[in-house]
Amino acid sequence: MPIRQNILIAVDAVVFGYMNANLHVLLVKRNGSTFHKEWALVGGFVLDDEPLTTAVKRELKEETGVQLDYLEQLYTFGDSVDRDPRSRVISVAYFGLINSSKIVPIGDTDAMEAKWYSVNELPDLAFDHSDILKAALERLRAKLTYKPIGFDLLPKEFLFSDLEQLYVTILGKEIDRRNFRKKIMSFGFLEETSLFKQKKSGRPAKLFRFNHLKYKELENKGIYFDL
Amino acid sequence: MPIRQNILIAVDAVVFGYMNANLHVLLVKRNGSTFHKEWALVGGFVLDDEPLTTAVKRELKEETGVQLDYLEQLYTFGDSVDRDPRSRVISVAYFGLINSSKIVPIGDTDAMEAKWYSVNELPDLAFDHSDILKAALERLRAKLTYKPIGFDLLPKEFLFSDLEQLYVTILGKEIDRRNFRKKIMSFGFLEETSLFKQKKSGRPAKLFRFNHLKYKELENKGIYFDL
DNA sequence: GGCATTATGTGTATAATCTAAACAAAAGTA
DNA sequence: TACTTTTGTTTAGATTATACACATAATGCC
Repeated sequence: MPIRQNILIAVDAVVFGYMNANLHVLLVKRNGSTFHKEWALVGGFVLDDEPLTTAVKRELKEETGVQLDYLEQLYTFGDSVDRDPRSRVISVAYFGLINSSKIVPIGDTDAMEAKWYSVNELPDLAFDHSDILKAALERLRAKLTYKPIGFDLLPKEFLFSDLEQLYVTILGKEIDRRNFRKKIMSFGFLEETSLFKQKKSGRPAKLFRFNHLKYKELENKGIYFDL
Repeated sequence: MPIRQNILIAVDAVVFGYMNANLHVLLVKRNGSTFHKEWALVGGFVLDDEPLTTAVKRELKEETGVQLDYLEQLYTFGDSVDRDPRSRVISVAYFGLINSSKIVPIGDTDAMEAKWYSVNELPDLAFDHSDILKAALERLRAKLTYKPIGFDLLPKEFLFSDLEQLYVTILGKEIDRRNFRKKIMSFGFLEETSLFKQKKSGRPAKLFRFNHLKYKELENKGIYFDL
């Protein structure tokens, strides 16, 4: 194969976490020649003998220590030839979710310089990372309405009001609690636990759990909850 | 940037065409060292200063002369490190559709050695191209139920029965003609022409046309036809 | 020309689902 | 005890999906 290419391949990850009733993204502060000290998505170059998903997970571990609950390929950014000022770099972007109980808020004093940013208060991002983030947000919103992906953002056990709040926050729509509950329950992949959680005031609420097995069964048929 | 990578980047295109009431894919016969004389998807290596979509279109033009009516990125295949036996190659796969009136059946005696194959009678494919094709088929089927993508496979003017047959063929399900028609018409992006088409026998049928403008209006609201 | 054949084109009744909307229950607090 | 807060449930009406059969307009054959 006489082909010689001068193109580099990188991976980038948009990792969403849900905390304080708000959607957050994991960002790292760059420490290199270009975009020095600017915020960027987690990512880096792929090793010669490394599968793409392995590269993403490695970068995440190296730069933030975060372990994902959900990961899927998002889109490959390679139409702009100069998205990296140093050289032609094609980036395979990934989309990740992390269970809110596993989120350890990382201070920006941390040596790693990784931080969770609310999607409402984002800093300027290096490269074309705000485009990538935008695509990821669109994917998250779309997916939320036809796959029960929200459960990957919540802890194992959660209140119905948490789930509802998550949908309201991410989709930015009001939801009728009664109809929402009816619809979600009708799918049958949510199960009640015998546990209760008491807030400062108000009636104590049941904790619910997501039933992955039940979901797998339903997946073939396809589910739709268009909220 | 001290990075040195030994990874090549290619693009591949799965191009679907609809003819003789059957879904077809565009394949080319390889003429190289590996997989010599085997059938494969249209594709090749990306040039250093070439956007990815430009690369796809260039390869399509060079290898088959075909011009697409629809093109979108499908998925990037880069988890298998040895999908190409010669070297590590990451392939950004695209998904294309072509208007059936533009399909010129290409004989396999052609110098180019390009050919339309029915998806029901596929030859063995080089590399992991059958995986790519499988992913493209899934995408087509999924997309057919929530975007009016089928119109990109038909000529400008077509019979309702053509559209119906296309859905039946691609989704592999029976459709109630009355309900199908009612549903499609309710979206309002199909318009009657004053033209008729007479087959060998039977009542002459109206020709319909797809109204892209009307569709654009609807796109924001989102359409769903789950058949 | 009339009759059989073939494909197009249309309506309606029933079931299922979605939407909207209000009040009771279980806790804490004053 | 009554006031506040949050959870939890039901029902009626509107909309949408499903199931299903017959009239129409042409051709071909006798």
